Formats: sequence, C-alpha cells, structure tokens
Amino acid sequence: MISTAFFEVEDYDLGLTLSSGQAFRWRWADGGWEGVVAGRWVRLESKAGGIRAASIGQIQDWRWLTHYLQLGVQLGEILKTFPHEDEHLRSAVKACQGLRLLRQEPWECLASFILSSTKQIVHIQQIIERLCLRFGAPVKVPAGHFPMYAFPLAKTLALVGEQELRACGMGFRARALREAAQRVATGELDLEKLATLDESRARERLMNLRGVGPKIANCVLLFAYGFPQAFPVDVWVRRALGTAYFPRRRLKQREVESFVRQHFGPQAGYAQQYLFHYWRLQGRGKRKAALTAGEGGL
DNA sequence: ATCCAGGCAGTCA
DNA sequence: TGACTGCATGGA
Repeated sequence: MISTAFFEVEDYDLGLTLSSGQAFRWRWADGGWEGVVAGRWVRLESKAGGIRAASIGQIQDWRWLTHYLQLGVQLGEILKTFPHEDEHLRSAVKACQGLRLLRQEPWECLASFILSSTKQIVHIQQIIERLCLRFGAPVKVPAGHFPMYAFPLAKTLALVGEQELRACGMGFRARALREAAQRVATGELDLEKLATLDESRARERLMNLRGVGPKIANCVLLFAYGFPQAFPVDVWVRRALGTAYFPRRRLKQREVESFVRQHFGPQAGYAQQYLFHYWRLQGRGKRKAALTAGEGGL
C-alpha cells in the first residue's frame, strides 16, 4: 500500500534543493521528485504551503523523511546570520530562494562525493545510478513502477572488484571507493561515531581515506553531518570567492578558510551552497551566451 | 575535436 | 609551502 503525508513548510524550493548537486539520485517524473531515502522509495511533490510525500507501506512515523529534508529548519533564521553588507551573497540568495541543505546518510554521501571529483553533476548521477542498479538492494515500488534500488551498502562494495566498479564508469575513483567501503565495512572507520566528534576531528578522520581531501570531506561534514561551518570549495565556489572577495589576486587555501569563517559566520555552509548554485547557473549561462555570440566560452 | 568537470595524491623546487 | 601533473570518463 501507499502512504501519503503533507508537510507544511515555508521557503522551501524542493526542485532547487534536490537538484543542486548535494544529492544525486532524485529524478523528476510526472510533476514530482522520486528517489530513495532510508531504503524506502519516496515521491515528493511541491504544493502550495508545503510538500506532499508518498511512500510504500503503512507509515505512521515520517521522521526519516522530515529529517532528511530538514523540514524543522527555519530558513529565515539562517539567512539572518549572513553578512548584511555582502551584495554577492545577497544576489545569490535572491536568485536561489528556498534553496535548502539536506541531511543525508553518511555512507551514501561519502561514497557519492568520492565519485564526484572532476566530474560534472550529470556524470556523477549516471555513475551512481549504475552503481545502485548493479549492487543495490531492490526497493519496493508502486505496482507498475520501474524498479529502483537502494544505495549499495559499504559491506557490499567492499567485496566488489575494482574492475567491476570501473564498469560503472567511475574510472580512477574506483580504488578510493573500494578502500573506503572496506574501511567502513570493517569498522575501522565508524561513520556513526563521527557525528559525536567535533568538526575538525571528524574532518581528520574522513581525510585519512584515500581520495578524500578537504573538499570532499567538507561536503560530507556539511551534507551528512550538518556541521554548519563546513565549507566545500570546488571550482565554482573558488571562482565565486575569487571574483567577489579577492579580485585580482590568487587565493591560498589557508587564507580562504579563515576568510570564510570570519566573513560568512556560523552558517557559512549554507552561504556556500547559495554561492555554489548561483555561480554554477551563471557560469553555464555565460558560457552558453558566449558560444552563441561566437566568443568561445569563459 | 578540444575543453572541462562539486579533486586528490605524488613529485619536485 | 607552492606549482605542476596524471588520473578515466563523457557531455558540451
């Protein structure tokens, strides 16, 4: 059977949030978003005043979903902490109204971002889809719906050969994914325990993994553990910071870290997500415009 | 066809 | 420390 629920929420752009490069498995289908959360098939639709959800089984307790979507977060309270005089951030917030941060499962988040390095978001989605199809447990879906699969367990991927992983299109990232799966499966890396550590200790643990540097570690700290000051710096955010705050000079990693914390404040991670999405969209627009104008890109 | 993507690790100065 | 490079793959 299918259970449905309606959650009242303000300032929540579901589509923007689910497609903003923090989670990779959501698909738009017939006016809603479908995915797998906590091992369950889920369909979400944006409605006036809130979000309608549907899932399989007799569900009384929807906390697994409300927690994932972070429906209890008051976005207005977060935006209030942003620097008031920052016009770049203000533009980003205005352009991306209702953009939220999800609270994802640590293993899926870690594995996904290990697969993300120097990959475009559509590619990451493709790789993860193949990975789930090949190694994920089947998930109950509505009658007649195409089959869906859970994200593969660490203990499953730990036993998969590197060549089989590469067959999913992940290239050199296969080794890092396999090693991470093994460390998690053996308990050498305890992902539950990371939640009890402070931010820098947790980051240290994550960066012990091959293929996990500061950027990927910060993604996991922000998207899975909710450390509000974790600040992933990828190519887009680097561009945003460079042109907006450090015009006409190179910026060093250490310098970025101290600036970010001091400038963006206690919710720097949220600020990062706005800058990321805003600049990514702008960059694509510019490139497209430049190409049609015959200028040859950025 | 060339460039580049939610990077990282190894190497050399 | 800082700069440079190889790594796989596929869309634009």
